[in-house]
Amino acid sequence: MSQPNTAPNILFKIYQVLLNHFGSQNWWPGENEIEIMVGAILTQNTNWQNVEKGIKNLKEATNLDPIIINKLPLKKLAKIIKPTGFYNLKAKRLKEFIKFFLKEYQGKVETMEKEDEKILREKLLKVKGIGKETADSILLYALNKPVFVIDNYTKRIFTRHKLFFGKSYEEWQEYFIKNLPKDPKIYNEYHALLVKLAKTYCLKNPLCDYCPLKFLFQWQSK
DNA sequence: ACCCAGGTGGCCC
DNA sequence: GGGCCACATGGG
Repeated sequence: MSQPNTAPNILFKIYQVLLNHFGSQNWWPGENEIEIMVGAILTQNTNWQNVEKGIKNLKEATNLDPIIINKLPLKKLAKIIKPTGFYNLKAKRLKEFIKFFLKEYQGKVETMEKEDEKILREKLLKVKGIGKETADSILLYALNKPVFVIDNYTKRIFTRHKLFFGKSYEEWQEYFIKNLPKDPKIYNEYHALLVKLAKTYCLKNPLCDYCPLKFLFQWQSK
């Protein structure tokens, strides 16, 4: 057990501090579920600004209609989403997902939502180009399932603050779900707040003077 | 001119 | 089960 020397309830305390400091983040940016799912794929290792450009292009070209996207040749799709980077790869991934969405759920979010959360996660992970983080982002942010999303920001923040040193994705996920109420609203807000924290303060200097979490760690900085 | 970004799959060992 | 690599744009 790599449980560090922290107070048991520190996770929820951090959540409260961040929420109080930054306010509600209202994630995920996007008008509807399909836009969120598409965005989850396009944002893989990519700045969100770039993703917005790609989504804008895709909206103009397809209105985010799965059937239209599905019909688009790979080359054309790649060109449309070019600003998101890795565009050849992502064009394939996007199509793989859309094909899955059409085949399994007739392109209907309501049908997808009804699927058992565990089964749905397994199915998503079988789609080429959808890994754990993307699958969980789709489950949480598009479908409001109680699934905690782990990303590199989360790992970085917690590792650098010496709060947790998980190895696998599952280990990290378990750490959060074990110590928090099982509530998609909290999972949603928490992950978004961590991203906000990382972008605002923690990119280069994890214990910087302006970090809203600073006072929580006074005891360990000696 | 660097460095980084809301990852993933394919190799290799 | 991990470590390394390709994938690529745009902004600081």
